[in-house]
Amino acid sequence: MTISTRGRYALRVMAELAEHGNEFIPLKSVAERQNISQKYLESIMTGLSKAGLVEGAHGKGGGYRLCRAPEDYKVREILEITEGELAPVACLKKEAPTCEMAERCRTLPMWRELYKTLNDFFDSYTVADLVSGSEEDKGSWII
Amino acid sequence: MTISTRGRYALRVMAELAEHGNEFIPLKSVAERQNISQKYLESIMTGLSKAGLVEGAHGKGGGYRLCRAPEDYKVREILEITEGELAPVACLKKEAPTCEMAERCRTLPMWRELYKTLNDFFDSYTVADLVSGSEEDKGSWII
DNA sequence: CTTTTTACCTACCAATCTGATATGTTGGTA
DNA sequence: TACCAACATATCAGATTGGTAGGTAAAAAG
Repeated sequence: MTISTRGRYALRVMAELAEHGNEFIPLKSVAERQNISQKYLESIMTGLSKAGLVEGAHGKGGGYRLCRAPEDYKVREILEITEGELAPVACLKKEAPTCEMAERCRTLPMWRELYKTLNDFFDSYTVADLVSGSEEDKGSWII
Repeated sequence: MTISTRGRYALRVMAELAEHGNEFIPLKSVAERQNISQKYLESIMTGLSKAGLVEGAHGKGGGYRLCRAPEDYKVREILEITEGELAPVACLKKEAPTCEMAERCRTLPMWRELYKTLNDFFDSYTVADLVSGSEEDKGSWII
């Protein structure tokens, strides 16, 4: 029942790109700041680039930047690209063979409800929320 | 982001035990009805037995039965025994080393919120709900 | 045109988890 | 004594996780 590092790192990079506006940010600097393997990050960002969430630029002054405004990226979209479907049980995945016990399964209704809860949760967060959320936290002890 | 078969099977067995009241039910019959490997079920039920959720009886007429009323088993309790902690990210687990980036982590607040959402969700379901839920479903198409 | 910088591509790998199977032993019932 | 069923322990194939290694392609700077 865990989100792997792929999805977690992807969100952290997206948040960092959001903070830098329109600039291209090289992964080298992100990897150093966040203490993540650069090569591993590359494999994650390639997926986001192919999906059209970020734009990559080669050469000096290159790197990655967002294609949309931070508030237009739902966390769910990013996680689905990096982690695959967020179905909490195997039998709810699209590629799963239809279970012949589905109609008399005592737990399936609960799993469906959980799936909905998860999707709603991740739809309610955007990349902009990630950035501003932690900014608020920074100052929250000052009253 | 999935619950494994261990937790799912455990819930289905608990629901079946609940339906049979005070009787001891042998795993052989459960395994046949639910089309699950009996030996695999044994390893799952041993954990629940050690944790005091079910009572096992040897010999003919033996099997497993619940120790409490079905409405006194929260789904969360059963899942935590079979699956371990339900923390959605590794860094929220108790045994995890405290992350030195925690204070400036842009995503941690969201994960904490998700953890709470999951715990609330699984606290809101009991074994009694699993049983009665599917009973309702059975009749729901008759109006 | 060469060097540097960066994304992008392909292959591999060790460790761990998943979902079992196999082979018993212990304890209780008929 | 025969049988049944929980309980115990070892093993295992396949997938997933979290990377590493070693390159190619494109763009900018000199």
